[in-house]
Amino acid sequence: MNGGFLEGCRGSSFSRARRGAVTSRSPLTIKALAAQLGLAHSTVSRALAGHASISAETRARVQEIARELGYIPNSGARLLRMGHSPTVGLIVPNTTNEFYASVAQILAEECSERGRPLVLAVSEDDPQRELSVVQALLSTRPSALIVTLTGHPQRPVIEHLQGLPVVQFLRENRRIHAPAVTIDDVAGGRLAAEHLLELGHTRFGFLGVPEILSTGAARLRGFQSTLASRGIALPTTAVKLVRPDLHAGASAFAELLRTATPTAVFVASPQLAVGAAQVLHAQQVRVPGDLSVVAYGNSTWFKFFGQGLTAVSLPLQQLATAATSLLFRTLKHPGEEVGEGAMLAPLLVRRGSTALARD
Amino acid sequence: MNGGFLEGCRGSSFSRARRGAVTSRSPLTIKALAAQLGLAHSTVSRALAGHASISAETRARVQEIARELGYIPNSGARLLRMGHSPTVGLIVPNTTNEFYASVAQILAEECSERGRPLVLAVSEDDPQRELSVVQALLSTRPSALIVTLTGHPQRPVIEHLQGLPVVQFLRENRRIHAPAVTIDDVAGGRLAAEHLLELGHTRFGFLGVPEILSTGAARLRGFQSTLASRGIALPTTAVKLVRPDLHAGASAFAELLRTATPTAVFVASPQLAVGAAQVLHAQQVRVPGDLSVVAYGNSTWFKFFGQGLTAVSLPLQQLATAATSLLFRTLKHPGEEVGEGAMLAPLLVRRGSTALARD
DNA sequence: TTGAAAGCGCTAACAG
DNA sequence: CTGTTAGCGCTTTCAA
Repeated sequence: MNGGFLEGCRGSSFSRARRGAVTSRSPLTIKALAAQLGLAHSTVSRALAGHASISAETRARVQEIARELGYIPNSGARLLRMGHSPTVGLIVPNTTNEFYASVAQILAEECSERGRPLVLAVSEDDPQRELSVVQALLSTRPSALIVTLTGHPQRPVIEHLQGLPVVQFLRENRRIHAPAVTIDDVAGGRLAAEHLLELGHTRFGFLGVPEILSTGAARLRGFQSTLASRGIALPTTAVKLVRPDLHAGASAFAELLRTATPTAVFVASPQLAVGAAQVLHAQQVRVPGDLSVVAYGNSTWFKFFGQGLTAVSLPLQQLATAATSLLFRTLKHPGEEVGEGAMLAPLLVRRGSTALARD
Repeated sequence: MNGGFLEGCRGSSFSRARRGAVTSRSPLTIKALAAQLGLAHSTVSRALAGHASISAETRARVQEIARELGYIPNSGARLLRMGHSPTVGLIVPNTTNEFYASVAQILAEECSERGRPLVLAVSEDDPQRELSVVQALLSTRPSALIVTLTGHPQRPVIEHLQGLPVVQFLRENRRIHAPAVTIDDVAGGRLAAEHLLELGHTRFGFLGVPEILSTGAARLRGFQSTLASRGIALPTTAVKLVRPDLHAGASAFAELLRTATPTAVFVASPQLAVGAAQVLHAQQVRVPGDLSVVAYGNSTWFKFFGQGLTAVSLPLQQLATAATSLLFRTLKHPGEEVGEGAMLAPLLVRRGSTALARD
């Protein structure tokens, strides 16, 4: 019956197998499959979707030939018909940042397990670019969004996100009416301060990101208030807030050392820690002999810096799981308010960069 | 004239601005805009596209209201109509790997500058997963693809890629008829060997990825043949080939040290270097006192490991530029054979992990 | 169990 | 310069 056809697709070369269009480059459609099989294209659609009311034989035949010819559905057509795509969009500031890279990977796995591809977009922490990636992402009408927004999102960004199933990740923006999964950054700052206080330090430095980012404010607050509770004030010169970027981090850290001459520093961002590490390396500062350092995050190289870099470490896996479970609950019960998000606690990992104060 | 409307959208809240559908959540379409303005939807389409044959006034009016109401085109409809999306797909093994993360970022910038969003897909270096991401990516009918394939891609992957504008990146698969932008890994291996030979070493170790990956084979070849040319053979126990993964790297490296007792090791993959670094750290091997180490790649932490890790560094920016320029040339001249790709030379960066052999 | 037909939002060819 | 119309590939009624 279809012997002639089968001859045509010997070797199962997808391109040669298209009937009557040997040189055609245009992808296979459901109609073309239907024509091959002498069926209506709607039948093929149902068979491919594993719909119940299709005879087992037809279903098998259709799926067989679709596989054989390498049929790939046109997601555009599907989107147009359905009104939205099955994907989940993720917006993060940066993926060269090891933290976001790891988190994105875990999120991708978790979504993928539930049959929802994750589409990644990177804002570079630039509100302008953020708007354009939001627009690009929303043009694909994703089912849901996980977002780490910039400190000052453009007005349209806020408005675009209204009414969509959104989970805020790590950073929380109150103008957006969406639950957030965050880190207890106040606790993170406290952890760092307590550790350094225990070691007897009294002259501190803080290098972090601007307070526009809720995360930056919280880490500083936790650090500062813990010191204050022991009667230690943090002078202005001892606090540097710069955007999370290698070069900014390096020069701010160098200035911090010069002007505040601390014996212990909390570098409250993994990005900034790279800059700080460069300065320590270049100036051959002895750590922890001359200076105790606590970093923030889980970067691989923290293990290898000197005798290891003591750090406030973040529960990546739990963060991702919390975000996706919140997201999928929202997706299950659209419109409803689903919980209030979560705030997860960080953990201090002691390595070799902190020691007793010398005096 | 449209005073009533403007009243309705005071504050430019996208959702409230939809006429007669105050509670509607379905996104704005070109037809809705046309209705607002009393125009045909095709006119709106042309105005938005900046088409020439539209009066300046109409164009301005349309673009104004589209911006005001936060219109975002439906990419599915566009894809369906055009037959392909403007995006470029990128498939890489991994993005927690700093190398691929950086390269992906640069590629994204270069594509984005030419008006083509880059869509990222991650194969985890698993052929099964690779097939599924290829299918997912191709379902969006991208204009072109940049791919770093697994060592043994599934048959359908090869077939799907046939006839598409594809540039192979870093790894070259001969079964795919597409130009490749690669690193001269033979030269990389040679660089490492020459450096260690100059320092007077005679007992070497090699830790790399399996030869299925063209890159793995080349690095070993360059290293081995350079040693051979000085009459030095690399015994079987001194060569470890494992998949690029922290744990595999750590145990292989530990075994390498134990069985081959080399005085100099070339760790020919940044992923494996993480494992090796862990072992060196845990066993407190003195580097370069007891062992000279040359790594491969540009990882940030190479600077911070001990007195710095000497490494064969890779020209990221040039690689990305070569790939995109090749890609866009292919896109400009569809069907034609455009050049033969490029092979870029790595560079040895001397840091503190290599020293004169002691005997 | 299958077929026929409509329509999702958009662009482009054709008319006016 | 603008309106009318067709159709991209798919899912989903509604009929048979």
